[in-house]
Amino acid sequence: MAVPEGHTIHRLSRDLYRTFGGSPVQATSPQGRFSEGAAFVDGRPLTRSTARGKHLFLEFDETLLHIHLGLIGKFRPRPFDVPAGESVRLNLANGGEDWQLTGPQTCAVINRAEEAAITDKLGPDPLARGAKADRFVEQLARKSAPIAAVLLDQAVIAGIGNVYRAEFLFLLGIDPHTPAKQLPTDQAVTLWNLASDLLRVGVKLNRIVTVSRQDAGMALSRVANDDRLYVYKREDQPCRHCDAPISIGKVGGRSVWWCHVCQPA
DNA sequence: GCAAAATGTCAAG
DNA sequence: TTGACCTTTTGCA
Repeated sequence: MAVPEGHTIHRLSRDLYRTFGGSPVQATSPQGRFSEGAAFVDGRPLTRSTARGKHLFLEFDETLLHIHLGLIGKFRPRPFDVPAGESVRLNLANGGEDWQLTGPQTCAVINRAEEAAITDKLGPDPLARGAKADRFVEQLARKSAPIAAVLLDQAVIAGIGNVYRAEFLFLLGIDPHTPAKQLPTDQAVTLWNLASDLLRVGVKLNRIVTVSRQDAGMALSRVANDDRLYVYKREDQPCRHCDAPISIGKVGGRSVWWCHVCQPA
């Protein structure tokens, strides 16, 4: 359910710093697959936590933990009544709260140079402070691949995943198969701004909600999970704007959903 | 009880 | 383009 796109990682970065920032952290690997790395940072204070796209960096002075949750990874507080299980790759504790990392695609000790190598490959992150549309717009103009495929390319825009891509394209009335370079510049800018706005909503609510306040008919924080999106995984349900059935197809090797009426070819 | 799927990414064919 | 990886949750016998 709560599998991560960029909003998840930024929220996690914030929550982890609020919990552990500034004080020594006890790090262990109950699963055993990260024992060395955990021992390396154990007892050191967490000095900073940053998110870039879907990558999380926990800084212990010049030593960093690089974490990428991948498709199924989770990093969450341990329920107070449940002991650390065998699947916990990394457990962080401060004597009060425990946070547990399971199923990550990446969990590794790295240095600054390695961090730079990772972030250099990423496109602009709409959640970064002061991020601008320029580089994103330039890249779109050069890509003939379908816009839905380009939106998943982390070198073009960092942090977008399969839910957001489908929802953005619905909100802008763009068919997912449209070649990226065919988007007018002003529409590309609008797409960037929409990403920026909706990812921020995602960070705040800690889940993806793309419906408008108007369509929801209530505060976004109270919208039911079944009602928070327009098209993602809603095939054969009526479009919330025009009642046409939602279509499903594959673009860039992943399923994509759209309304053929609201998003004409 | 087991298979399948899941919001991701990379490497091999 | 496909398979592999990692784990949890869901749905079907």
